[in-house]
Amino acid sequence: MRESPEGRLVAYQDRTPSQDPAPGGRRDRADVRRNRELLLAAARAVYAEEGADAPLKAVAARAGLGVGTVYRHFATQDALVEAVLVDHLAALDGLATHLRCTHEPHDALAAWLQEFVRRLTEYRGLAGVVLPQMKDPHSPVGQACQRLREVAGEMLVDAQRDGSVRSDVDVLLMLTLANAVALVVEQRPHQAGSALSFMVSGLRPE
Amino acid sequence: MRESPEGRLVAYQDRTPSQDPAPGGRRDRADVRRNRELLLAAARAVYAEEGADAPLKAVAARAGLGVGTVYRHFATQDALVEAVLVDHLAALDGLATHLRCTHEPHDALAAWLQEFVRRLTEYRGLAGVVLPQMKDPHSPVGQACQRLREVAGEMLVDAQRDGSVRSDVDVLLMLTLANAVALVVEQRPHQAGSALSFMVSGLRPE
DNA sequence: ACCTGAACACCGTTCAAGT
DNA sequence: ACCTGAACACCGTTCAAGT
Repeated sequence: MRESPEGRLVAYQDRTPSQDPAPGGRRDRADVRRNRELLLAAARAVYAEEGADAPLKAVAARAGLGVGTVYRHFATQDALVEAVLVDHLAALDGLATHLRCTHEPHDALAAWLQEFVRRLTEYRGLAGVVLPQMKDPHSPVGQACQRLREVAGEMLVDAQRDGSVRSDVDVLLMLTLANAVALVVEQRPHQAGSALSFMVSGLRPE
Repeated sequence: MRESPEGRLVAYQDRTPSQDPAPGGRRDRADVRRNRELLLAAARAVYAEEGADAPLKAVAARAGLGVGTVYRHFATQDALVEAVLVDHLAALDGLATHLRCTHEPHDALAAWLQEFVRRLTEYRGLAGVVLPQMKDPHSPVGQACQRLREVAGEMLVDAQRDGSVRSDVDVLLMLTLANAVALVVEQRPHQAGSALSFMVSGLRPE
C-alpha cells in the first residue's frame, strides 16, 4: 500500500535541477529530492555524533530545514532510520549472495552475521531502534528487512542441512539473536570479538 | 549506604497504622514506610500491566499518591526499578550459593543464567532498562548488581577452571550477554528455550 | 505543492505551597 | 518532615499559515 497507484514521472524528467522555484512559489521535483538527500545526510551526521535516537529536531536543524519537512519525507522517526539503513541492507543482500557462492554454508553464515552486527553497531542506539521492529512487518525497518530475511533464511537452511547449525532456530530468531549481540557490542566494544564468537558458537548444534 | 545507620523502630512499633497524623501535621515513621510499600506494590502492579517503562505518573496514581512522593522515596525512575528488583537480586544470590554446592560448575552456571533471564523477563521492558545500567556502577541497578557480580563471577571462574566455559568471557560480559538474551526472549517468548540453549552453547569453549 | 514553526501531547523531574 | 501537584524541560508529531 506504500507505492502510489501511478508511477509515471515523464512530465518532469528533463527539468534542470538548479532551476529556481516558479513565481507562484511552485517547487520542482529536484528541490524536493534535494531536501530528501539533505535530510538523509544530516541524519547520518547527527546519528554518528549523537546516536540513532537523537532528537529529530537536531536532524532538521542540521539539514537547515524545519521539522515539518522531515515528516513530509519520512512518516515517522523510524522511517528516517529505515531510510538511512537501506544502503546497509542492500549491501548485506549482496554480501549474502556472494558468500553463498564462495564459502561453505557455516562459514558463509558466520561471516555474514558478523557483518550484520557490524552494520547494526555503526551508530550508537541503532540496534536498540531495530530490535522491536524486526518482528513487525508493518514497521518501517521490519518491512525493509523482508528481503534480508529471505537471503539470510537461505543461508541458514544451507547450514542447517549440512548439520553445522542447530535446527531449532529460524531466520527471525537468528536475526534477533544477532541484533541482541549488537546491543552487547554497543555496551562492550572492546569485547566485540568474544561476543561474535559467542554468537557463532551458540548457533552450533549441541 | 542504603540502610539507615540506626535501624531501631521500637518507639513506633505498637502504634496503630490507621492513626491520624499528629495535630501539627507531623507524620510518623510508619506512614512514610507505608507509602514506600504502597509505591513498590503499585510499581509491581503497573509494571506487570504496562511494562517496566510505564509512566511514573501511572505508578503514583496507582498508589494514590502524588508524583512528588515517588521522587521523595526514589531519586529517579531507575531507582524505583532497582527497588522492585532487589528481591530478585537477593534470590539470585541465594540461588548461586545453593547451586554451587549441589551441581557441577557448568550445570550450576547454566541453571543460574536461566533463572537470571527468567527474572529479567518478569516485566516487559525490564531487560531494556537494566542493560545500559549493568556496566555503570553509579547507576541504581548497576550498584545493586555488585554483589551479583561477585557470586556470578565465582561460578564463572569455577566453570572456566574446569574447561567447560570459554576463558575470554568475564563476568560483566556474561551478564550482559544474558541480559541481551532476555531481550530476545521478550521479543520471541515462544522460542525462549532455544534462546537459552543458544546462550549456554555460546559460552562453551570452541 | 511544499515548507515552516508554533502548538499540542506526553513524560521525567523539580519546587513552592500546603499540612 | 512529608506530601501535593502545578510548572518546567524535552521531544515526537500535527497542522494552520505562508510561499
